[in-house]
Amino acid sequence: MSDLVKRLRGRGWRMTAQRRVVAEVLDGEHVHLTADEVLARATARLPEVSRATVYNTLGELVALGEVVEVTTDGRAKRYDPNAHRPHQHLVCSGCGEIRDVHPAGDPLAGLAASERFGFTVVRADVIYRGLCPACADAADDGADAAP
Amino acid sequence: MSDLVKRLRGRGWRMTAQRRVVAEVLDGEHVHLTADEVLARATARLPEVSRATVYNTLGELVALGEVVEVTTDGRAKRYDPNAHRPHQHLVCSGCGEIRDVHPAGDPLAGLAASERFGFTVVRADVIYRGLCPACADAADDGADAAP
DNA sequence: TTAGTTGCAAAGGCTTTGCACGCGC
DNA sequence: GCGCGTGCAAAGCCTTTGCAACTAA
Repeated sequence: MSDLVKRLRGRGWRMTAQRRVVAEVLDGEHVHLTADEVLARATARLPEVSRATVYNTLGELVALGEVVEVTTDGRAKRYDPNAHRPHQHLVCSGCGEIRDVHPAGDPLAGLAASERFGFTVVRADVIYRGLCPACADAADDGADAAP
Repeated sequence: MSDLVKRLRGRGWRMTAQRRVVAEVLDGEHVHLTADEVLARATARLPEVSRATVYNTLGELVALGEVVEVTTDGRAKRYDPNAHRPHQHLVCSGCGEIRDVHPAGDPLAGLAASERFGFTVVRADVIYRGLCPACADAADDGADAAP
């Protein structure tokens, strides 16, 4: 049984086959699935999983702080199970691939008090954008071949 | 005529009444309207503006680099006309208010080469999260009164 | 037992699209 | 006049909701 399932059980979560499968699908580093992808993988293991249950379960995992919602574009939200080690995201502008990254220093440090407009600032979410090696190569090839 | 309209004209943009109104609605600091809000304000000035045209025009302004798309939650995208001075965003978790902020230092500096996974990193989008003064006060009142 | 979960299908919010008409250049 | 831009309405994607049947504890 995964650590996550253990922790949820310990918190009095009513454990069902569907919830277990959703929780198990969300496991590992650099995992950033959309609700639809979670549904697909969950259904592969257990056909009796509905879309609504996936959304319900994801919403609860987020509320419990076990999973983090990530929005890297205007499209579907992605769900990141690596919630217990603070990290940021590096996104490829070409293919959309996402990696977890751990920048040095406190991300809040750069924001001077005069730039806080009286806000109580508690967190900074950073999305680094660029091209992954594969997309950078493709862009170079395109630059050599096309013109 | 606004600077923006001048610049667009200079780039050979076919200027129509609708596009002018959309461009004029998007003007100023700390402006972060949704497509719907742009439509509402545009319609107030010129009734003959359709939703589709607002989306078309916003998309073109983004492609031209005159406006930046901002997604602060899973909801509607917001459009930020302040594209020519690099900045980040400070978002109130209570009411959703957004301020433009200018952190010190290069936001890419914190990401070591070993954390880049071979990516060519070109930009960092930061969303600082916290409570605005009004929402912080409301939260304090609630803490004093409720329990 | 019994309150919490599930599945289904329908509705909801936001955005895009297809096509005929209209207008800037 | 030509071709791009517009409006309308319908469709699309992602997500939420209502309710009866089901099941973990």
